[in-house]
Amino acid sequence: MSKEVRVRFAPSPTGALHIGGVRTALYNYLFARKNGGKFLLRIEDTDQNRYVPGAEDYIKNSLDWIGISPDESPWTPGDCGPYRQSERKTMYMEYAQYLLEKGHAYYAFDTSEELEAMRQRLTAARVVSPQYNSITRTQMKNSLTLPADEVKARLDSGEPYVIRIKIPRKEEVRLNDMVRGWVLVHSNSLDDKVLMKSDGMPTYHLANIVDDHLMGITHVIRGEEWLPSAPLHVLLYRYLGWEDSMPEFAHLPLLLKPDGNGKLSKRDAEKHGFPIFPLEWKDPQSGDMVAGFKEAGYLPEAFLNFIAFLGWNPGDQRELFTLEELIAAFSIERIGKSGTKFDINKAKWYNEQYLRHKSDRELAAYLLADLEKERMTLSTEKAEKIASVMKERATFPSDLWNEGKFMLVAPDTFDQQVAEKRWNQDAIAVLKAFRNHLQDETEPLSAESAKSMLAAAAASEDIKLGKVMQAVRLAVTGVGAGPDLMQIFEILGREELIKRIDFALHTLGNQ
RNA sequence: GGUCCGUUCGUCUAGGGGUUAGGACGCAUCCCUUUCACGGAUGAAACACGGGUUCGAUUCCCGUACGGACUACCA
Repeated sequence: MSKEVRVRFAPSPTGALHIGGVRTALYNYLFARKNGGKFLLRIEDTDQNRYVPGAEDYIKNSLDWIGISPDESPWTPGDCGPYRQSERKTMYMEYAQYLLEKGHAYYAFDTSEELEAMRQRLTAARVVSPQYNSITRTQMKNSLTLPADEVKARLDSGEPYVIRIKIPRKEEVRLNDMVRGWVLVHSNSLDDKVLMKSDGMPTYHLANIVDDHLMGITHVIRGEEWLPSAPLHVLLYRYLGWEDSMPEFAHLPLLLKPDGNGKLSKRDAEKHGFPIFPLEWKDPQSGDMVAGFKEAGYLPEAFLNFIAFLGWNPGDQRELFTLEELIAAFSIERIGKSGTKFDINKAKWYNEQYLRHKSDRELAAYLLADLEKERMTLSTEKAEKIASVMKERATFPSDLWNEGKFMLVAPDTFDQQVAEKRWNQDAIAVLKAFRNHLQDETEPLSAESAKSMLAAAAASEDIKLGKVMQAVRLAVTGVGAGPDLMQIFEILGREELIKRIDFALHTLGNQ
């Protein structure tokens, strides 16, 4: 029996999680669900300087919003806790020590000034890639160059040190990436990365290997930016004696800047008229705000569907997928290799699709909420009618109010262009007749009765209804476009309709 | 610079040795219609380039170009 699939999403809490991070989380989630496995969230907060308060909640809320909550997380721990690396701090040194003993790691005492001096020296000597490696380490202050007693003395005196991996001089490291196939790297292009920092925290490289192993992670699905360090990770698994249970890797194509080229970054947030973050985020330090898809009016199911298709496709021609359907269709084999720019128009289209599938009742709730902000009240029944006639032309729930205002507030001005073109004797005559019919009516107005009354009015004036419809619409709504007029009449009701017609006749001229 | 990764319509992509290179968004035109939208139909729009392999390459191989990632005691 094969092992249970366990995957993790491992963000660092340094601010808001952009759409690319959410996609990585989603693919992990889909893969876990598809294979009946577990999806874990691990907070990678080994850099204490970059910790941003609120970022953890942001991550949690973003995942919750689209319905991909982790099975195990700091808030819902499983058997492999803690799920915050800072709380696992004491666990890492043991493994670093093991590497030290096995000769795969060493102590280094170089100060940042010395490191900088080394890089400058190498750059001056036209060395192509100045790095701490098998050559340069022989000239630095570390347990490989210093006498054993001096190393001990330095350690005993509490001098700051780091532990570095000792990368072999000549070795081929290969890994079989699920997205990219075999990737081969020579160890001479790798450097002696720091494993343990001088503050006693591990770096990402050590921590992620130790934690993935301890947490039983079977597949590492992460962004392509990690591909260059993947060989280092393979080496760490090997030196720690875990190569047999090493997870499989899948490096996801990057999400690119919507304009031009390059990796999508936080800086892109302000540059465009659309969000790149799932939720609104206010940076606690700078106070800067970035917009969120949620606040912009995107429905979670639309956002989910949209990001799922950024770098993956089901291989057939379906476009609309619920989370359940995504799980059923998902496979890593169908993840693309090349970077992806996203098109906000497509996101809008998805939103429209999901908006239209919502019930009038659900949509009415949005409208009612917007109205509350305007200090207006409306019956649920009317709100549902408005939702019903408006949803075919709305992109966001807020359009119900923004684009449908005229059903709740009488126009005080009229579209000039439409008025010039359509306001004429015939229109005035029909409107006057229609008004009289309305006046005589006692039954509540329905779309049907409105239609027959209007038709009768036109007939009585011997005018074709089609010729004056636009003018009627203008009189009642102030504009030349909108949903079915008879539906609007029904929503407005008899009295309001009469008032509006009178106002239009008075304002636009009645002869 | 070095290492690694990538390249099919504007964008997201399907496909894969012989196809009219398919779909979606967006765009255009038409139909429907009381307008706008929805919906329907149609259209414009792509295999980066050069060599090879082959009867045949967009597909396989090698180069070139272009783009990207990485190159921290950040993740």
